[in-house]
Amino acid sequence: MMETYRDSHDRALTDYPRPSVAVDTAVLTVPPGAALSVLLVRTGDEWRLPGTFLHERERLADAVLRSLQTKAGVSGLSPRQLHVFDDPARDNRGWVLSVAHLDVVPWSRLTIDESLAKIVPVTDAGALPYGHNEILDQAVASIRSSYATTPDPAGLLEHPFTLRQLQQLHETIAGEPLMRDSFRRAMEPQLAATGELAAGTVGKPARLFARA
Amino acid sequence: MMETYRDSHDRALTDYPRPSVAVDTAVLTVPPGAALSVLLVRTGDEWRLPGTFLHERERLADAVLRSLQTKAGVSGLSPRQLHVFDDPARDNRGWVLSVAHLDVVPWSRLTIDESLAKIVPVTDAGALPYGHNEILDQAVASIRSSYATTPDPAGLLEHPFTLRQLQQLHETIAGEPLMRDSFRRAMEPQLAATGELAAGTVGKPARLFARA
DNA sequence: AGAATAGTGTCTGTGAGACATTATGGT
DNA sequence: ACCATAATGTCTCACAGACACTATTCT
Repeated sequence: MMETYRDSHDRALTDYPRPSVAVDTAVLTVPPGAALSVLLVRTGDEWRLPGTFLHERERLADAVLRSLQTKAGVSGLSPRQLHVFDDPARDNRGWVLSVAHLDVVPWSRLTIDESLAKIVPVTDAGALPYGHNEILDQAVASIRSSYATTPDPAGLLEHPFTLRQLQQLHETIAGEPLMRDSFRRAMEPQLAATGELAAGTVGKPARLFARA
Repeated sequence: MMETYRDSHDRALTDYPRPSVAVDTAVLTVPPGAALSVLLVRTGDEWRLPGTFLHERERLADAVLRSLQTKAGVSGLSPRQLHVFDDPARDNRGWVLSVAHLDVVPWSRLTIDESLAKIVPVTDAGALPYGHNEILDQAVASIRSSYATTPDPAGLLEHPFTLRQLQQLHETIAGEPLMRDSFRRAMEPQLAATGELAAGTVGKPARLFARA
């Protein structure tokens, strides 16, 4: 058993005031044929990003995954930190720091509990409490910048996939059409052709790729 | 006086375990004629980034400024959050989350207490405790990316300044020479010419600029 | 055959990089 | 007079954007 640390005033760290620490997460996904969307959970009559308080000695990323599982029935993947919200008046329950996170999850892994949660296009999220709109904006900016130069870094597509499928995904995330030629030139060197061709599609069959 | 919040188990937030929260800051500056440098403070026989524990209801940025003032006699400017370090075994004094920050401070504002602190080139920082090398790497990456497209965003130069002075500053921060033509083309549209000329220099006097 | 899509070839304007030339002060 | 630097002009190459054309499959 480790000795409790004492400072020069013979006090332990726990003798000083400490904040509660929470995590709040923007879970982004792309439903088939739909726009870039975010997971919201209900508390009372209010919709918000899922979050929870940090348990003792728990890692932030683990708290995020736990909150997604218990608050929305969702198995998350790899949360990324965005920002710490530290306004002492932000939460009327007390002094709470919130570490905002982003998690990008393939639609196929999202089997949400519809009594607890819903998935809406990020443009339709409306006004969220606790500065969650700011988190959402940062999350969207973050996923857009990561998709600008790299083919599907979050693995939203099952592979193999065609260049067209990849481009449509990137356009959904960017929220605007992309140029076919430029997209191809930027992405193809970063992909590995499987040698297979897509079947059952209209037109000339496209080559299938996987992330390199 | 506000009523203390009670959850469904009739417990206050303070009835649950909470971490101590610290801030650690990479203070970057450019001494005259020297390389991009970082402020280190001594604790015992060890050099580390300055940091402190968060006081009750204190903002993170305020804790950063307070720690710079008291631990190094430095008046900081505008700290930016980088990352939260949350490894529960990171600090042997107990369960401590550390929010890493970056602050870029002009050399002229750094009147450090030399018995407490020193300023060394970032390449000479050596091995730092508590994952502080990782903070330093992120801080350097952050200032480099902010200086890549914008003229002296942190205001390290007194203005007015010449394009040459600006380029030398950017080269110091980038850690590599920049191309004169490209630099000029990128920066000049973002600057406001004062109409004055530099005096007392060798060669044709340069125009003086201020940030637009 | 025709529609639809994939894949390839090629033209052009823009801008980065490079270099040359002129301007203007100090030594 | 000479040197050092600023400021400006211009050439070239690479590449983004654009468009045309061919290839291949399904209906």
